[in-house]
This record gives sequence, structure tokens and C-alpha cells, in this order.
Amino acid sequence: MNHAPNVSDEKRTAVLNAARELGYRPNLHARNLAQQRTRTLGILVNDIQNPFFAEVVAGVEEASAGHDYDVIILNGGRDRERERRALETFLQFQVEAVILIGSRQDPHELARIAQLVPTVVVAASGAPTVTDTIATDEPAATQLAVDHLVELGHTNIVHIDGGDNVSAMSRRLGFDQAMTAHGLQPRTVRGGAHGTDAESAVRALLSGDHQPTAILAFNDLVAAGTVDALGSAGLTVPHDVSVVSIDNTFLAALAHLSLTAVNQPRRRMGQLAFATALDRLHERDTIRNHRDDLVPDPPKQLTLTPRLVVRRSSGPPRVTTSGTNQAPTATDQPPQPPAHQPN
Amino acid sequence: MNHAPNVSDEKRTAVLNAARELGYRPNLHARNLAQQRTRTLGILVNDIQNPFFAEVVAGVEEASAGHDYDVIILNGGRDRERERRALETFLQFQVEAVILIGSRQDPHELARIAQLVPTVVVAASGAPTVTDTIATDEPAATQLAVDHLVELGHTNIVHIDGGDNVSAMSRRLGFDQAMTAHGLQPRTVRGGAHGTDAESAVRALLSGDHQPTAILAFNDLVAAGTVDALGSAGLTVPHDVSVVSIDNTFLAALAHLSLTAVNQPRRRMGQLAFATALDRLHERDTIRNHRDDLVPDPPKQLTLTPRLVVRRSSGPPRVTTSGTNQAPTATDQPPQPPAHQPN
DNA sequence: TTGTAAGCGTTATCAC
DNA sequence: GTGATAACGCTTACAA
Repeated sequence: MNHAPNVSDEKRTAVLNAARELGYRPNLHARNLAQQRTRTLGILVNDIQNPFFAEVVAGVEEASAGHDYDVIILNGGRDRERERRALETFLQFQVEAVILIGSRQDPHELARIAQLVPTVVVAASGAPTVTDTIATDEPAATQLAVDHLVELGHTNIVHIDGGDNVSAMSRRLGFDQAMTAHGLQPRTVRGGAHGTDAESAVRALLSGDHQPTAILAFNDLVAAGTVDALGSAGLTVPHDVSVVSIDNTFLAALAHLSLTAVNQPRRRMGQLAFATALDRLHERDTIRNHRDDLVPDPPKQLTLTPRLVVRRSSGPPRVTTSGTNQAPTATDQPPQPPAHQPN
Repeated sequence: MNHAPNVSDEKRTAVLNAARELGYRPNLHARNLAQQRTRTLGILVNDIQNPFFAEVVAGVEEASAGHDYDVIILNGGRDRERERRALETFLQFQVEAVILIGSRQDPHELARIAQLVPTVVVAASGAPTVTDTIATDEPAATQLAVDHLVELGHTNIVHIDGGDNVSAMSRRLGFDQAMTAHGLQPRTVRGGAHGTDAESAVRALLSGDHQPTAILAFNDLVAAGTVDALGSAGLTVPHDVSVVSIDNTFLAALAHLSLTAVNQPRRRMGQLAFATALDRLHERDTIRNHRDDLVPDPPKQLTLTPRLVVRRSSGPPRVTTSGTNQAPTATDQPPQPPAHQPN
């Protein structure tokens, strides 16, 4: 059945027919056991409900088409411990490589896994160099966002961060650096990875003295929540406050939201993750064949360049009489890119 | 290692320690082979990028916590053939049950699978009765939507349908029935499952004579696309046209979109799917033990009741001079629920 | 309480 | 070109 070269055609078709009639189906476990290999990749995703991660997964699967590997998905559900169990499952399944998308594991745990199985870490910057990684250039991403806002004339910019989520740290840092480079004071309030996390952050911002004219949101979900919360407070985007986000999932492109966002190439990241994993597997094979003392390549860190997509959630700051922004007055000028109108 | 009752404590801890030090990890394939069971469920999801399906998956996983079954996910990517291959993979993996979320398989294929492994079909109405199913009452869902619009005073309502997608048929039918019951003429234009599918549909609607005052969208994504497309055409929701959708994912709740939507209990559907699968596995076990001629229960069809969530994308129709609605005139009245303002 | 051997369904090896 | 046989790593039943 396995395309053996030394079997007569008639016998082969005979067997194949019989197999079909009997509904024979090979037992993968027996095969994997005998073959000592599984042709299976595991992909562990931080949170399948986050469109960003879902799109990366789609990218991996796209690339895997036609490479007869089974790609099985386990969902971490934003929970580190669940992720750990999922990894253990993968190991017991003898997957040949794992792709971690937005993993919450710490460097130490990552190193442990990487020792046991080829590991590609996607979209978790700040990761150590013991594994292959695919990431967006986070400093560049935050800088694109800040530069854009500064060019529009903003000086009072606040970052609603990702809390304890993956890449929250690097975006905080990137924001600080970009602001400082412009001679501006970086200010960050705690957010999270979800729209609901934005509400309290916005409330805190609006109750303070020094209301920002622009907000950099951790991701699209937070940005959407921010726009909503601002609206509830009677503020218009971008007229009263500009909002810029990071990720640029399909959410950002919704015309009614129309978020100016820094794009992360999500599908591409997934595709590269698969390609990288495949490379490692081939490397492993060649090392096995040439029994010479071949040595694996050092870990590869792929960094992709983000790109700014300007939409209608950002515009010049309002002109006000005093230095700080307050409740709407009659001195408003219409924003330059009109708010929520077709372009 | 497997909690055998007949082994001394000291020996057990000794073995366990040794195992840990050596980094021993049981080989699941060997175990599954020997045990003749895998404790693994397969969940096949129509499209992991669709928030609706992702939330159902989350529901399944929620329910599975603490039931030591591994739940592995395969993505169909909206492609019937890929789904078929995924099912084949599950079978070769010897999964003990499969949960199909929004499957594209035809009844015949479904019957074939169900014969081989306990199968639960979620969110694919119109499915036959050979498998257990979890579905929302689709006629009720469409009727809720239509009733709502009729109550608001709409008579000229168009359905942008789901094209060849799962449950597109039943929603078309439900729409037709609900409209007919009100003595209204049902009209349907072809859409799809994505926001982009709405564009051409809206264009077609607006270029015709008899422009609708309300639109029932196939799902939230299509509804979002519809609102966007209407906006591009200079029409305001709900002032010029009301939009109601089905699903009520997190998208519908975005304040800037604020879609009136018929809710499907997504997490609950996932939870019930897991529970149903588990029931079948227990049933199988008891049938095996009592060698008596126990017989499996007939397939269960669980139908959940949908609920209407009124937001700001629906309102009374515009008052116009002629019978049909045309381009905006000066005779407008402000819509009753104000458009896109905080409530 | 511990040790031993058979068997799970497949592949791989090696005679024929 | 074909058929027999020993692995693969685990569980299970039974003997000691």
C-alpha cells in the first residue's frame, strides 16, 4: 500500500481494492510506533479567539498544504498552565516540531522544550535566542505609530498597554523609546488584550487632568474598546482623540471603525514559521544520514518589517485655548481626515 | 506509574523520581496501541478565522477541562475537501469521537463518518438525523429578526444570504417563511460568509428600483460589510436603512458597529457538543460491559432557542413621500434610536 | 507485591 | 517479487 517499488501492479490494485471494500484504514499509532516518526507538527496558539492569532494559524496551514505533515492545533486559552499541558501532550504525541504562536511560556520553559523538539516561536518578542523565532520588529512598529502621531502634531500621547500579555513589554519599551526620541514624555496606562480592558484605562485617562490628544492601543481589540469607551464619554475619534493600534487585523479595516494601525504580516509570519520548522526537520534528516559530525545551524531570528496603514481614527489634535484638552467647546475645527465617512 | 493499586509506596516514588530524572515521557502511540483507546476527541472547525466558530471551539474546550480527554483541533479552512482529509486524519488517529463545527460535508458523507465514530454535528442545520446535532432554532432566529423589523414598520426587507455556506439555506427558508407569514414579499440577494461578500450585494440592491428599508444579513461579518457598503454609498444606518444580523459575536457588540443581532449561544453550543460526545462514549462503554443486547440511543437533536439583542443598527424606516425609498431628501426625520451615539 | 510474556497494528529486514 | 519475522513502547493478564 505504501508505493513499494517491488510489487507487481496487479497484486497492488488487488490489495488496494480489497482494502477499500473492507474499509481498511491504517492505524496511525501503529505506524508511528513502527516508523519512529509521526509526520505531525503541533501548533500551540495563545488564544484562538484572537483574530490576530487565528490569522497566523491560517498562514501556517497555508504553507503546510502539500507537504504531507499533519498539523494539529492546541489552544492555550490565554492560560500559561494550559499551554504547558498542551506542550506536554505534543511531546507525548511525538510531534516532530512545535510552532508556538504568542506563547506565554518563560524563556526557561522554552529552552526546555526546544531541547526536546525543534521549536519555532512566533510573535513572542523578548524571547531568548535558544529557539527559532518569527517576529515583527516591535520597536519599529511602535515607532511608526508614534512618528505618525507626532507628525500630525500630537505631543500628549498615551499608550494603553497589553498588561501581562505577550509582547506587551516590548511595545511598552518601544513606545517609551519612540517618545523619548521625540523629546516627549511617555505615559502608559494598564490595559490588556481585550476590548473590555480598555474601558477602565480610558476612564482613568479621562478623569485625570492631563487628557491625551492621542492614544496608542496595544492591539486592535483594545483599540476598538478604546474608541467605544471614548464614544461613551462623548468624545469623537479622531476629532477629540486620535487612536492608533497595532496588528491591523480585519477588525481595523471595518469601515465603521477604520483604525489607523501598524500592520503585522500575519499570514506571512505563519508561513515562515512552517518553512522554518520544515528546514529544521530536513536539517535533522541530513545530520542523521551523514553520520559525520554535522552540527545544527544556530537559532534563526526572523524579524519582519511592519508598515503603517493610515485610516480614519487618527488626525491632527484639536486646537484648544488652554494647553490641555477639556470637554468639547465651540472653537473646534473639523478634523482633516473626516471622521467616519467613506473615503 | 499508572496509579496501580498493588505497588508499594516506596517503589512507586523511586520509579517516579527516576523517570523524572531521566526525562522519561510515555509514548502515547504505544499506549494507544496497547490500550486500544486514545482518550482523544477531534474537533473539526469550518473556519477558525470566523469568530462564531472560534467561540464554539472555546465552549467545547471549556467543557472538556478536567475530563482527561485530549481535544485536538483541525481547521477545514472553508474547504470541503480539506475537511474530508481532516476527518480521514481523525479516523486514522483513532479519535474516540468527532465534533464537527459548521461542517460542509453532505448528509451522505456525514452518515459514513457517523458509522465509524460517534459524531456530533454543531451549527449545521439541515443536517440529517443520523448524528447527534446541536443547533440553534434557525426558523425562530430569522423570525425574531423579521418580526423586529416589521414591528418597527418595515415592509421592504431584503435578505443578504450566506451563498453556499453552512446554514445559508435554512436562513433563506426561515426568512421566506417569516416574511410570508407577515404577508410580505421576501427578497433575497446572494452574499456569502464574509464582509467582502456584502459589497456586491449592496451595490446590486442600491442600483435597483425598489431599495429596501431594512436588510437581514447572513451573519455578523456580512452585516459589518453591509453597514460599510451602505456608508460608502452615502447611506446611514439605521436612518436610511436598518441592518439586523445573526450570530451576535463580539463584533456585533462593538459600540461603533452596534448591530442588532439574533444571538446564537455559541459557548453553550460548544459545551453541549462536548457533553453529548461524552455521553456517547459512556454509552459505548456500558454497552461493552453489559454484553447484553443493549442498543444505543437514537440520535439526539438539540435545538437551542435564539434571542434578539436590539442595538443601534435598527430603527423605524424613513418617512418618504413616494412608496419606495430613494436617495436622501430633505424630508428626513431623525431616527428614533440615535445612530452611533452612546446609549 | 513483583516479574514475565503476549499482544496491540504497523514497518523493516532478510531470506527465499 | 514475495513471504516470514523481529522490532516499535506500551498495557494486561497471569504466574510466581
